[in-house]
Amino acid sequence: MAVNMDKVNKNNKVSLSEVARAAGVSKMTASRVLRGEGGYSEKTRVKVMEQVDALGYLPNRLATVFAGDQTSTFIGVSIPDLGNEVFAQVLEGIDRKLGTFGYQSVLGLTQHTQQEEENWIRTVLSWQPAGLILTGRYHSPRATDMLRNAGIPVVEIWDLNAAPLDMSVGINHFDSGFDMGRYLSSLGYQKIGYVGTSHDTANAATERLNGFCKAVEGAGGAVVKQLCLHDTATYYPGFYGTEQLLAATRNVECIFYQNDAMAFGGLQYCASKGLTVPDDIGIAGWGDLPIASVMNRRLTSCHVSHLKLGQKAAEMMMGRLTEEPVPTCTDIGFRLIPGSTVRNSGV
Amino acid sequence: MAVNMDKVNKNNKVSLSEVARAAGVSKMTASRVLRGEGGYSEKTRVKVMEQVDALGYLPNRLATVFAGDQTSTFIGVSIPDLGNEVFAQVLEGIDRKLGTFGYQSVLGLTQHTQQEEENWIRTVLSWQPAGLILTGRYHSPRATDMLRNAGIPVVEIWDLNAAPLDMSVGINHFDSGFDMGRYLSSLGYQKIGYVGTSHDTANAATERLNGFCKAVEGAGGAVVKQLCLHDTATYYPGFYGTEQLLAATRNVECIFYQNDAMAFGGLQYCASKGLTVPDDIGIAGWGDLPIASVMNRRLTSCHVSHLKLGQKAAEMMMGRLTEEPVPTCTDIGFRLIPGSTVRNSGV
DNA sequence: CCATTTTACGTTACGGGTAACTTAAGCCTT
DNA sequence: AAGGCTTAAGTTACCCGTAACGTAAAATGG
Repeated sequence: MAVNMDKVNKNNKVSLSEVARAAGVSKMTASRVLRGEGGYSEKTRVKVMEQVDALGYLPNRLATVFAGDQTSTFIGVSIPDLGNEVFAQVLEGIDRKLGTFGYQSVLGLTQHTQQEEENWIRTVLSWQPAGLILTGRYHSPRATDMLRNAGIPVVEIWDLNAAPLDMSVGINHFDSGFDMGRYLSSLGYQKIGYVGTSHDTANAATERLNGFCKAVEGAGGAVVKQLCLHDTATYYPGFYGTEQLLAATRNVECIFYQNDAMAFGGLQYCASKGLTVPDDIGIAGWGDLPIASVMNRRLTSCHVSHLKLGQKAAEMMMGRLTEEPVPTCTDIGFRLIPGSTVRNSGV
Repeated sequence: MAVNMDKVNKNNKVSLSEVARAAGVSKMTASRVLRGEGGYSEKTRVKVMEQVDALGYLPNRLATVFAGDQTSTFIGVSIPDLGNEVFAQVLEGIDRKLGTFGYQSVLGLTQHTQQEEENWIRTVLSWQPAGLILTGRYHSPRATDMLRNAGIPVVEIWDLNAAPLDMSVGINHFDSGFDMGRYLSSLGYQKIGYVGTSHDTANAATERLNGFCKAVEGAGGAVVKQLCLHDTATYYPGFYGTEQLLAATRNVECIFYQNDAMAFGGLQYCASKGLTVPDDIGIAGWGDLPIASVMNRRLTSCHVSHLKLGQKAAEMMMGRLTEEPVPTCTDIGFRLIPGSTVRNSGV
């Protein structure tokens, strides 16, 4: 296993030329052998492969892509944060599916800000990705410009975007909020709280809230909002957001949360204060977290298949890259889960 | 905003030469302006930057890295799965920290198999990453070879590896399992169940179990194992693993779970069967999930700062890349959480 | 047995940046 | 005014693979 002492590049990495020289062929022949595209004898193939093994040669895909005859197998994937279990699942769906096609995710956590997203887009584009998958449909003007100019497939996920930059897959959040509002109203709830986190830019949660308010107010009810400044929408902000809401407002009959994690926080707050659910107060979440599958009391929520969403996004991306016809817009749908944390019929 | 109609490369991307031609300078001068390294007049700088904006030029970092004078800003990050909240947090810690240094994570979900990891390593190395962060310390022989030959920093996380390939950050899982075993034994539990998932290769969970058994058996107790074949260690396998364990074995006084998610599943199983915790049965998890922060009954568990683990891994990577002295091995520690899902003193 | 095709290679050029070197012009000094 | 120095450029070569093209030897055919 003698190490080649001749020309070694700066990174001490074995190049194709070295393999070729060691095998006594031209690098073109070595290249052909490695790609298995024919045009060489069996004897030559063996000679080359022996040297590949002996020298531990690993191809430099950068050079191939750089030469411009291939596209990279990077897909940039931007996700707001992974503290939210929902997005972790979406990412898992994306990465697993991409992996089956030999593509890799280059991750970007944008912390729900357009500026972070823009910065990340600029950086990731400089790596010549084959495509981008972005969460949300709201992007800064500069980001939009760059995306249009990049000339690569872009899938916007999470919010269904009827007029996407390129492709979109997700659900209509306004509708899902509306359905929940209508459902809770139909049970006779009139004064309903909402607990979520606050963000400077519009997002899917905002749209759910808008749809929710429209339905509740349309049915003659009222929504009392409590938007915490906490950065991530998880258990603890759900807990103390509930505390704040109930301290500020009397007679709240039911609370709709930005997501299930916050709803669990709220559920625990109620338990800690001796409030019975759903007798004293109704609780509804959104997203149908896996933990709900083992709760003895089913949380009222809205189911979205996050894993499927991610997989679908990756499939659309790959479809575009292989030049198959791909729908511009895919609604993966949601399903309201009545649960038992709200009263089960109108009063 | 006339689009340059001259030479446009295959991908329709604006190259530095085009910017240079449009600005009436050589591409070297344009390159100098873009890198701000001096050697040009203010007038020239303005001319070049005008064309950069007009043409929407984005540098091609692939070319720079390829030329070999710089290293890429990719860090390959392998994670078993994101369905496990714990790893999602680790990844979040890694990516956020890397982001502050201008580096990007290239994700690999290895599904807890060495073969997947090996394949991913081969692929990701072909993209010339600046370094790799891998979960776990068990790699296939070929993977180990490739890692050694790559000549780039490697951080092994999760399991603390006293003799790492390069660097390691994590905790001693054997010890944490041992501590839990000793603690439960000290409370008088004799016949203790363990519920986890089964894997063909050794991993951190296996080590926790080994440590746990050693402590329990050393104290004169016995461990009854129940390893489910379910792929991910989440709520539902915890639920039915508990069912199976209790169906197969009588008089189990307490159950230790592979992680908190499974323990919650177990907790719910017990609740559904009318078993009182901790009077009828003790429950202990591992990992201290965020949801535990809002439970009215504190789950007996073991706390590890996952976010910090990820951040530390990224810091060690960046330290190595900037050629600062970096410790080979960092133990981020764990803390046993007594909780209230086990009895609170010996019988 | 010679002409034609096929096989098995080798050679050249290229992509998009940057290091290293070269050149031309401007400025200062004595 | 000649020589030396600084500034602001331009020129060349290179990184590592692969497409496109060229060529010599072997195989095939009439």
